[in-house]
This record gives sequence, C-alpha cells and structure tokens, in this order.
Amino acid sequence: MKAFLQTVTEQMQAAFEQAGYPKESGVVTLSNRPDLCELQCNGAMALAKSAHKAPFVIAQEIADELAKVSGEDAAFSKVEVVKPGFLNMDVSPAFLAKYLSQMASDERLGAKEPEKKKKIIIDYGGPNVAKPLHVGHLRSAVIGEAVKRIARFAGHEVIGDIHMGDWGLQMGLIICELKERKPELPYFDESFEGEYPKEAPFTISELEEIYPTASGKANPKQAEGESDEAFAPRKTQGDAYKAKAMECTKRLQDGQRGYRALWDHIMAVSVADMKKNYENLNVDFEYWNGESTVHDRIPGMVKRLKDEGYAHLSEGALVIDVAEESDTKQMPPCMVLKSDGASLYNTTDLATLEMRREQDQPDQVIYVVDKRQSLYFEQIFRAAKKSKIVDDDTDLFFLGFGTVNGKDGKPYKTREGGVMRLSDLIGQIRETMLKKILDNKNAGGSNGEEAGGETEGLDMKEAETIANIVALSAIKYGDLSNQAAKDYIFDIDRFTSFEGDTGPYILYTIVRIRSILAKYEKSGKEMAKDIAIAAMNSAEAKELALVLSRFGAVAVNAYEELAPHKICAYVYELANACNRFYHSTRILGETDEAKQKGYIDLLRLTERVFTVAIDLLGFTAPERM
RNA sequence: GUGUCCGUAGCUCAGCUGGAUAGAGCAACGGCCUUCUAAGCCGUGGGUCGGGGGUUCGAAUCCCUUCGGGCACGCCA
Repeated sequence: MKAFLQTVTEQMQAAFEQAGYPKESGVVTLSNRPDLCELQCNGAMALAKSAHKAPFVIAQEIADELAKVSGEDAAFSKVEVVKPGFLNMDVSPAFLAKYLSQMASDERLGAKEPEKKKKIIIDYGGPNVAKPLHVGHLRSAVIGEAVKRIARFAGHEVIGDIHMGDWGLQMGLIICELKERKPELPYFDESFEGEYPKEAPFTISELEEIYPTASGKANPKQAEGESDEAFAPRKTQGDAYKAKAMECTKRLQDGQRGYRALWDHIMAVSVADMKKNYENLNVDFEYWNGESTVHDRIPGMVKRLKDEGYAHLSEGALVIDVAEESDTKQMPPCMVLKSDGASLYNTTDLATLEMRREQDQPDQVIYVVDKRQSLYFEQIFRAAKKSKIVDDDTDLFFLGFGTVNGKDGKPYKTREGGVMRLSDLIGQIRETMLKKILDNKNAGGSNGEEAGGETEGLDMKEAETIANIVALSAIKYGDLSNQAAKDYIFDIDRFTSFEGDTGPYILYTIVRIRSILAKYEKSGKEMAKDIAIAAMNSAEAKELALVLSRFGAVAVNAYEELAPHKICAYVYELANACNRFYHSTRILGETDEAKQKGYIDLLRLTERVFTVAIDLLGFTAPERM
C-alpha cells in the first residue's frame, strides 16, 4: 500500500494542478516546526520565480483549492499560509485513523511494493575458521543481519552468505602444529588407507589455542630493544616453521587424503561453534560458503581470464588492469595470482562472484565489510565487471563499516590490551543485565516498599532468558544506531546503563504495552481480530498515530539507503511518542468503553509496528522485564 | 605524496537530495511513584555546526579554499 505521506502528497498535488501549477511541487513533508503544524509543503516558494508571483500568493491559491476538498476524504484539518510562502497543515484525525486501520490489516504495514523484486546476496560475517570471533566480527554480523532483514521486508529475495575464511595459510598452520603435537595420528600416515576416526582429535577450545600458538611460532616478534643478531635465530626458526605450514597448506589444497580428513574435522568443530555463537546473536545465514567452496573453480577461471586477454603478467603476478580514464586517483591493478602462482583473497572473491552468477544470478551483491577494504573491493568490482565474471547490470555494493573503538578512540581492546572475544563481551553484558533484572524484581519494579512487582515469581531460568534478550538489544541497538560507515566508540559502561536512547529502553516500552494488553484481555474484555483505529482524541494519541503512519516509508527508505540506523531513529521516536501517550492516558482505568477500545487498538498497532521494527534490527522483546 | 572519510553542546551521536528558532541521549540541576513496570515522564542550563570565501530569497546541508584528525594505497586478509 501507499505510504501515508504519499497519500497526503497526492491531495496536495491535485490542489497544485487545480491551481495551475506543476504537481511535482506539491510534495508534503513532516513539519520541522511541530509547534506550528504537523505537515508542511514548501512547493510554493520554489515556484515563485517561474510563475512570477509572490510565493505567499501562490500558497494562498493552493490553500483555496484545498479548502474545496471536504468530508472524510480531506487529508487536512487545518491549512495555513505563512510568511514567505509556507503551507502549514494538520492532518485530519479521521483521515489518519482510516489510514492506520488499513495499515493494520496490511502485512507489510504500509511499506510499498518494490517496482522490481530483486535477488540480493549479502556477504557478511566473514569469520575465520578456528579463530574465535572478536568485536571486529560483531559489526559485520549485526549490520549484515539487519540489512538482510530490511531488504527482505522491502520486498526482495535475500540470501545471506557467511563467506568463511577456511582455506588459507591458517589451515596449514593448524595442521602443521597438530602434526608436531600428535604425529601418531593416522591423518599424517601417508600409507594409511583405512577409515579415519569419526571423532575429531581435538575440541573447539584446543583448536582455538592451536591457531594462535602456531601463528606465533611462524611469526616470532622481535622484542623491544632486541638486537637483530639476537633475534635472527628465532626468525630463522619461524621462517622454517612457516615453510612447513605452507607445505601443509599446499598438500591440503592438492587434496592429500589425510589432510582433507583433518580439514573436515576442523570445519565440523569450528562451524558448530560458530553456529552457536551466531545463534546467540540472532544471526543466521542461508549459505555457509567459504573460500574452500570455490577452490576447485579457480584454475578454470584463471585460464579463461588469461585466454580471453583480461589478465596479464605484471612484475611476475597475474593482474587485471582496472584503472579508468576518469580516475582522479591511482588505481593499482587487481591481482589475480601472486608471482609464485598461488591464489589469494582476490582470487577467491572473484571466483565466488563467478559462482554466484552461475548459481543465483543475483541482481545485487552487498558486501558488509570493514571500510578499510574499500579500495580493495573497488578493484574487485571493476575486475569482475571488466572480465564478465558478473553481468553488466549486476549491482556490486560495498557497505563498509567503521572501526569499533574504545573510549580512548583507539581500536577496542580488553583492559589487558588483548583482543576482546565476542563471547566474553556478550557474557559481560548479559551478567550486568541479569543483576539489574534481579534487583528490579526484589525492589518490586520500583523503589517502593512492597516486594514483588511485575516481575514477581520470576525464576532464575526466566531471568536469565530475559537478561540475554535485553543484552542482545543493548549490543545491537548500540551498534546499529550509529551510521555504519562511521567509527564508533564501544563503551561498556554506557551500554550497560540502559537509559535513554538504548535497546533496553525500547524493550521496556514494548513490555509496558504488552503488559497492558495482557491485563486487558485477562479482564475478560474481547479483543476483536481486526484492529480498527478510531480518530484520536488527544494530542498524545495523535502524535503516536502520526509516528505509526510513517513506518512503511521509513522501512523502505532504510533499505534504499542501506541504513539500519534510520530504523533505530524511528523506533526511538516511536518509543518516545508511545511513552508520552502512556503517561498522559489512563487506559485500563478508562470507564468509557468505546474510548478504551480505541486506546487498546492504537496500542495493538503500536505493538505490532514495534515487533516488526526490532525484528528488522535483529532482536526481540520479552513479555516482561 | 595521491585518494578517501570525518570535524555539530562537556561526552557520545542524529540532522546533510538547501527551508522558518540546529535536535537527541549521557553528564549537571529541579519536579513527578496510594493509578496500567520510575529501565519511565516533565522541566532548566549548555552551540561562532573547525576557520575563511562563494552560489542562493534562504546554507550545518551545495561549491572552492584552509586547518585538524582517521584510514587506504600490488603479491596480507
């Protein structure tokens, strides 16, 4: 269905046409002076020059036309012409109520259908196998998931692909280290022909320890002030270890049976752990592809690139030139193979695009990646287009996000200066939440004397469940309410304070509505299937209604701009309007039944919009908290 | 050096396809719980929108310039 402002704009445009002006100028927007009016139209001022009339006069003509529309169909209950040539309007409550009733019966809550339903692949997550997730992975997961849901809500077919790092040197390092530790394992016996064990010869925690150990061995760090001579032997040792690891990598990639079997184990153990971690974040993927997925198609792709003349040798490496005439910056070529003939990240990314074209024919591929990789992806995109790896009309989009910084403005670290594991971070916030919920329960929902309150009878298990839900909202909302492209300060103290513009504030608002609705039903009053919005009878109700009417347009706009933070801003506004309404209006105590039903239906719609909106952001609300 | 992003209240951020008095949250201060969850509501104070030019009836928003900061820039991912 049409967006609310669109329906209103159409009436305005009709008036413009009636008065003899181009209808394009009759766009109605939200007022930026809510003290004066609810809606405004600035079209008259823009027309002044071409019409050779004072803007005020034009505006008056429009207002006169609008005055001719009357009855239920009239969108405006007030039209004023002000100073230079503003048209200030208030919405007719009946008109607004009618729109909201339609919206309530619309599954898409007022979001318009897209002109063309696109097939979109979102590449996000990007974890490395056998390495624990850290805060750096948080943004990709959180933003990517939100974008996926928003695009889906906007009416498109969307596929999420986790794109794991599962094929490079890191795998060789792990196998190499494993070989040093447990050389007796059958995987390392090249003459072994039997069945390999089904059980992996390691646990996830061992795996997560093995990789950093191996990586440290291969890349010994020169200590502060240590002379080159003193460091040299360790460096030599490291290089030798790295050579072994590279040998392991090569054997794995060449398909040595035991190594492949080991790789399968590493994948199984690691992916199971990842799934658990992402599930905790309410993030899921349709495709669990990785670099390994496209390994087999690399030779064919490279051959084609060579044969068809897209790639050539430069300084020993195989590259595709991607510089263009119009470039104002240096644009290095996109490297396809290293000078030693080995593949690299570029190779798998190009091969992945090739696979996607063949398997899914996406209209758009969105990469949710650290913005520092912006130039890199520019090269990949150009190379892919130029060499026909993707079709000309495929939209390749780089959605770069900023760095997560600590309070000092530098990349986020633990107090000890290490990398913060994602699971630790989540655990910390969950713990704070749990404490808060238990405090609230003991205090009886307020700081009054009586014990109990709304969360009375809460057992430990439910308290933990709620704590997890609220913690997730804090983390996700905290991230998503910032513009994705900007760096942002991750401040645990702020995130756990939960006042004001935060996820928990949103949930709290929802919980209050749900509580009222539950009590209303419990009191034996009937709740009709359909929500029928009545004309608002208070300023607070109307304000809430106006915010509700905008939802569809906001969601579509958030997709068009790939901007989840716009959903956050909207949800926050909705919460404010809702809390003001809540505070000003006695609902359960209302004795006029018709009035009460009106309030209840308004709240039911509000609850639905909230639920859908936070689902787009990737979190949920509990029944109580 | 080249490119790119950013600079808005003490702090963290919106607003940027130009519109009327630049908005939130936190922090500070003051009110509101015998009424639906006070994780809430209401109010007060706080700004040369980095600086300077320009375009415009109108600029935080567009253009130029300058200062300050982040990031990237062929064999890492």
